[in-house]
Amino acid sequence: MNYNFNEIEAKWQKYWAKNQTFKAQNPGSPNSESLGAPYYVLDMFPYPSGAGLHVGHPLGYIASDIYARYKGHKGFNVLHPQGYDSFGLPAEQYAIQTGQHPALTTENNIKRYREQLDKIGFSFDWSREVRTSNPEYYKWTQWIFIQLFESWYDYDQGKSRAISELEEIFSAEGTTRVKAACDDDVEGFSAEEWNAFSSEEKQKQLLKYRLTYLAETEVNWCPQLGTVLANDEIVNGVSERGGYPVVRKKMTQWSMRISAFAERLLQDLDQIDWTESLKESQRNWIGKSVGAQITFKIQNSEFEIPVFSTRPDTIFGVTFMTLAPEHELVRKITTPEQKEEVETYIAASAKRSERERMADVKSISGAFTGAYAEHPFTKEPVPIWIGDYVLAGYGTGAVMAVPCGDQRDYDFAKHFDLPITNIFENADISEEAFSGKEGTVIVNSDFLSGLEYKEALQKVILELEKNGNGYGKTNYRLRDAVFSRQRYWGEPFPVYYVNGMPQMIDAKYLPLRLPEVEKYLPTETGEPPLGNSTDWAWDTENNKVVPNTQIDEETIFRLELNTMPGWAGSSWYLFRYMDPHNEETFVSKEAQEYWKNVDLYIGGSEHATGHLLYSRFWTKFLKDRGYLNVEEPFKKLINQGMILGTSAFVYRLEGENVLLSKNLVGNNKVQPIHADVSLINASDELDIEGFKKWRPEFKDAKFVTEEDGMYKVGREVEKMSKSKYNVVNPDDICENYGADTLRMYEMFLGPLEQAKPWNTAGITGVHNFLKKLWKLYHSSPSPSEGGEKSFFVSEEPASKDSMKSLHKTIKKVTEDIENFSFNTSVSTFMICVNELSAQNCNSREVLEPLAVLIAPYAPHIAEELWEKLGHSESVATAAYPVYEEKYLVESTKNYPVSFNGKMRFTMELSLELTKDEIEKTVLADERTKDHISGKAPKKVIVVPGKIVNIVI
RNA sequence: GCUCGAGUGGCGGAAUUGGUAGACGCGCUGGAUUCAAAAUCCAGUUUCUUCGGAAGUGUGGGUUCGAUUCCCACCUCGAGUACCA
Repeated sequence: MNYNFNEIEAKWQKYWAKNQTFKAQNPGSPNSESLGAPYYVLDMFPYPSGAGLHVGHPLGYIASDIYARYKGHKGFNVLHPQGYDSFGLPAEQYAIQTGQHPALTTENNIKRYREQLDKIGFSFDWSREVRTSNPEYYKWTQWIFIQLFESWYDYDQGKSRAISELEEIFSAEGTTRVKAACDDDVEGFSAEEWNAFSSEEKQKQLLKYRLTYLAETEVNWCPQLGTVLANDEIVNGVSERGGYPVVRKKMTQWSMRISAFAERLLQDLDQIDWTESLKESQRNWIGKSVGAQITFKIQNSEFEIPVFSTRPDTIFGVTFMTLAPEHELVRKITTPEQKEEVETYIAASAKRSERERMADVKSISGAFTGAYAEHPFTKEPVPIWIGDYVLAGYGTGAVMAVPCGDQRDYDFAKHFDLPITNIFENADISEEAFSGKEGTVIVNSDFLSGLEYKEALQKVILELEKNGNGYGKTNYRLRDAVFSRQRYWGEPFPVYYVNGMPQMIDAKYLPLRLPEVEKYLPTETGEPPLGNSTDWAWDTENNKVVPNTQIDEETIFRLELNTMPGWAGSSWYLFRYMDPHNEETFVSKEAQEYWKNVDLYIGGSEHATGHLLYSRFWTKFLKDRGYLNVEEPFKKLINQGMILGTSAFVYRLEGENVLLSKNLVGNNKVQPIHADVSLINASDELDIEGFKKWRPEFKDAKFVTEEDGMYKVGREVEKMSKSKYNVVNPDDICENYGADTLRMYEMFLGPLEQAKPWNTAGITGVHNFLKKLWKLYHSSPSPSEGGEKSFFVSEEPASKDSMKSLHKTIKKVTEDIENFSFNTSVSTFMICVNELSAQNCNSREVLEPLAVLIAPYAPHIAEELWEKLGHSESVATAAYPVYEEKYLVESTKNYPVSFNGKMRFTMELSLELTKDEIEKTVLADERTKDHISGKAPKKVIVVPGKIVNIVI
């Protein structure tokens, strides 16, 4: 019997599906009496794209699957679900091009994904599958949105609270005492004023406090995509998807008040087991800086300019101020003489795109406004400049310039010949600014002179607060997240408008289903695609969607036309898996309190400042409002590295239809052209006929081959992608080598977290290993039987060596799994199987535990062997083998014996000897005497079990 | 610029409370088996070598009997981030 992996794998995949082997039990469900401790392993769910899976996609799923199966063997009640992040741009763009409904495309893509995933033999509990685009799912996304709308953030209590409580506070004491997260432009009011407000005015005020709010904000508008983007969706000034330019534009948008959670999001990073680099990304993104807000009065004017500085201690070094060109006060304070220059500068910098501004950080530009501010302490005039090195979006959009202490201010001062005052003791500022902090003594600074940095910092804030010119302040870079998208294929907002004020649809009428539209493009008037729907009005009497023609602004109102962004559904999906079919609530209290949160989360690091931050935010919010009892969604997080493709290139001689083999390129001017990797053999030789067929434009091309007649391609490691023709499909690997080989090989490629290129050639090593494993359980054919091997496991006890091989392997593999070093455990299995075959081991005592041990990695072959071993239950129910120390202890060990640290010979010594006995034995040895030639050694170092070193 | 990570054979990569560097796999070389091939099995494979050995984990120093591992300086590569006041 040979190792027929195709047959075996199909058989067991069917078995798992039929028997629901990996269905996780919630407490209270039938058969849940004897559940082990809960353990939740989650993968970042995929967006089902049209291209299907390539071998890079399952890498993380395989790792999590190994861990989940391992935990199952260890007796845990494992939750290991999978689903789809099925709202998204590509399906919509496909719809725009073809008119095909995104729901249909998505459905087809999911089907294809599922087929591919099933072939790899994952232990997913598919009964809990979620899809973010299902109304039964997005009903709860809409529900959470409503909860956010009905909440505000109380800085005093450090948590979100119901908006009704804020109304009570307002009506009792106005805004006098409450410390709430709110818009920048709020004005305080007294209880009397509040109570006198019309209900519309009250709504308007409350909107400034809600955790999701409607506001006209400057947003990142992407004209090509026809939508706004969140900051994390922009990479290098262009859209992450498509790479289109992004411009700033003012629009009325829904926003999420994530900034209220900045401090908690930052602090709680210390509680979770994520990689340091990922936490660091989030810290940078949150961008906390501690300093002071200082107000500068403008001379001869009623205006004031607040600035934020992390170095208020350098206030006596201020020699000018700089405002962002977009700053709202610029036009108001500019003197008539400077007007023209300033206007020219504003126009010029507005024309420069964000991208140019970033690319061109070296050149210094600016203009003088002609106005002067008053120094808060010296009352000296401070000239006010504008310059685009100051960003409108950060802090107050204005800085107090301290050229002696800040390089940018320094460069600006030098360029425009502005004065530079030195306020640091013993600092040389003739070439560049001095940025030292700790231990720096401030001089030339009135009441701060002679103080060290820290003392000066405290003192100046105290003084500022005393004379009312400023106060200590912490600034965060984290902006509120824009939550509206001008797209079709997303969750509709459960919102309608009465007199321009947003109203929530009562949660009991959810879901608000996505309407049908004729076209998926924006309307002619520039409204989002939902504006094309004729059925998009809300009847508040009958609580249902009705045609637009019925809008009367009395009982029937227009619905919100925007949809939610991609991260809405993915911010809470981990909780839905706990209780996926609940129609009463997004997750029942019992289910959530049982599973708590994700124990192990595996996915790519590209979500560092998007999904991973937003889901932390929503989790904290839902906890505050009493819907969850955990503060963080993901306890431990591992980022799997990308599997890269190895692209192949042919080289076309420029301007000619001639293709040069790689080693003949030399100094010729050539144009590299991607060749499909399926046309290349293991020694980089191109199948020329195949290539001609694939790219007919080269059917008459001349292929210049090398001396041996081969046309060799060039190789380069790139991201695996269809457009680079370097995609390897896991289906093909499963077909040719089996899923177990694919699983083990993906792990064997290298450390999980590292990016690594795929190389199909190396897969035979792992495949051979599985064949050898198979052979261990099968007797060699005796000549009389005519060759067919048959299953054979002896009931005799195993040899001592075999027991040692097994237990060594159990120990190492278990440690490897716990450390997520899956690559080395594959090596360990290989060594084990090599040793056992050398020992002719065929004893059940060894082969039975070995089958369980390997089951997480190669589940199909393990199931087959387990069945042959006589078990009727799945191997997944078997207990994980435990190693016994007694098989691992050695009685003797080879000690390296070194002289002055240089190894001379090895000596076999009993491990039971004491240090002194070892020393005596070694010194008595003839070889030792040769080396020390009669002299007494100065020192003898014995490390038990390891080394003997003699210093002569 | 800043932050984080990494530099080990022809290649992917093992080994870190400091203790025989190069496990395991690929590739390559030789052999067995075969009419032949595939498959399988065995042996070898860091470099140099006068066959005794010697050198060797990016470079240069340091600590140590002993350093891939710890410390200092530098170089290179990768990832992230960026006029953040």
